[in-house]
Amino acid sequence: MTDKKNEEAKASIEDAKARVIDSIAETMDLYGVTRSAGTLYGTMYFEKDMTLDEMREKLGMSKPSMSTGVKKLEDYNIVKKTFRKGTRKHTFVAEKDFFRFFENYFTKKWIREAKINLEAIEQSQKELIRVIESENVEDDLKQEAEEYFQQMEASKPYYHWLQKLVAAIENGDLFDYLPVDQEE
Amino acid sequence: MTDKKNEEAKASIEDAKARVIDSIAETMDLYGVTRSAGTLYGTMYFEKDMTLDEMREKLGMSKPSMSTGVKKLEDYNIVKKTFRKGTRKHTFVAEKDFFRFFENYFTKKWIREAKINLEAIEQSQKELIRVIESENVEDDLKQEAEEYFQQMEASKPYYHWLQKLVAAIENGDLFDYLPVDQEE
DNA sequence: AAATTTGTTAAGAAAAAACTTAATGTTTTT
DNA sequence: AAAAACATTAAGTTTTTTCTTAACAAATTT
Repeated sequence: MTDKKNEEAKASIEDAKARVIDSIAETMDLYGVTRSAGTLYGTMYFEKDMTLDEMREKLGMSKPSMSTGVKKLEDYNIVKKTFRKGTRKHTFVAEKDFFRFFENYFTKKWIREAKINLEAIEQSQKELIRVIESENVEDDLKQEAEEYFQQMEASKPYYHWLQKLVAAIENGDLFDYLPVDQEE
Repeated sequence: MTDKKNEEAKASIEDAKARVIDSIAETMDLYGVTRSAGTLYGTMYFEKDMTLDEMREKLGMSKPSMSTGVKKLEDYNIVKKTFRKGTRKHTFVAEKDFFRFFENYFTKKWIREAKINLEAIEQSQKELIRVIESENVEDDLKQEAEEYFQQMEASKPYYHWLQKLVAAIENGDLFDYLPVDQEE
């Protein structure tokens, strides 16, 4: 009798976890994290730390898949290597604090976005200036170049704002302005 | 002579645009927008408005591809249908203001993230409570359920914070706090 | 209302991504 | 230093995604 109840309870617990793991994976999918990487993260979220073999066990997938999956999550800055005594296997922990998750994940992307686009703009504006300043080129073309130059110029404040936003997140200022509501 | 110069200038302009379109597509790729949708957005970014045929022309792809691509961008809230007089074809414009882009794109995702996960947590917590309050279940299991319950509970402030962040972006408060630097 | 133009859906082909097994490399232990 | 344990890379397969062509549906013009 009690055995049966215990089995039911275990199943309920697994079910409850699975639902949340799934929804985490689904939402990470929104940001370009593949479903399987998201599921891996969700799984790790409920574990203290995990070895590749434990992941393989839980997810029923191959070890190389776990290796590449966990590497991707490390690239996203949301999983880290750790050391667990008693085993010589590598162990990994997921970032459990979603605020840290937010910081690590989005700031990295925004910084990259700003860098890539500002560099491209820099180069392209140089090229456009050469057109604008060159001799023997129709005025229409020069004006077209000028317009694109201005459009690119106008986008710069956005990338600089992204950089400011990242700074505000990293030094905690944003959380002073927009505090976390501690509910009871 | 002038003809040659003009051709060179045209090529330079196209080259300058292409570089920026590419970098836009690359950075959108970071957020889970496919490369081709990103390229389409980047292309539209430099145009006033476009019909499906104009897109097909520019990108050298089929019309159904343009139709689905533009629909995806509409789903992301970064492209809108418009009306251009003189043609009966549908026309579409890209959001040119990247701040608006940021608002439309990220707030939509964050709201969805909060909703999906809060709902999953709600359901799963109910399930865990049933375990915790049930008779004839080992204390170990009950405690395990309790721990997962608490972990889920602890994540709620994050989702509520996301909702606050979205509100602050939508009503402009965030930009009062973190102003856009107008460079000259 | 018929014909034409435009947009979308469906079906199939091509390309890309994600997994698995097998091989190789690397680290740790003995 | 050799062996064992573990992780990663490589090669090949399967699955998924994305694209194209073809068929269909909707809307506009004549």
